[in-house]
Amino acid sequence: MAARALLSRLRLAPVSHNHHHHYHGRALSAAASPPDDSPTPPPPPTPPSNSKLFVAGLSWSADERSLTDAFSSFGTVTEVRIMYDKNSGRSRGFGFIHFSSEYEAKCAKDAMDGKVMLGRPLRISFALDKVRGAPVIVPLSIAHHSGWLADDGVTES
DNA sequence: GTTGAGCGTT
Repeated sequence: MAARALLSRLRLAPVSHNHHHHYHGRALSAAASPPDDSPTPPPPPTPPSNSKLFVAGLSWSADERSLTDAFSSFGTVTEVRIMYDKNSGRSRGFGFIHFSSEYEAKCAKDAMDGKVMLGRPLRISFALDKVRGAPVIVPLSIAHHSGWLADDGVTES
């Protein structure tokens, strides 16, 4: 429908519209990277944490054993971590599950997300790339594709 | 002994 109008609008939105001609001070070969011939570099279709799952809504009595046993049916769980409180030592109600493959993680998420475990509904989502001292960087296209970003300024369909 | 949205360590 309005795909044509959206396309033309996208074309009217250059990536670098600033007048800053700072090229990093380094001589970049034009052959390796075309200046303005490429429309836009294809963003890698890789969501944050492909094989890492963030599981919330866990029961207070849930442990890594029950989680692993519940998610091992969908794939190979390479790592499972539940966040416990340093003071009381009780579980915070959320944890992380590492799968051996992205397919297994997605399958487990799609299969166990919203399901009830130990009397509590599980909330499963793809874990963010949490690195020490490093902020979380999520591509905009991926954020939109995942539905995390609301339509703020960008019209849907 | 309690609580219930969320994003962790090596």
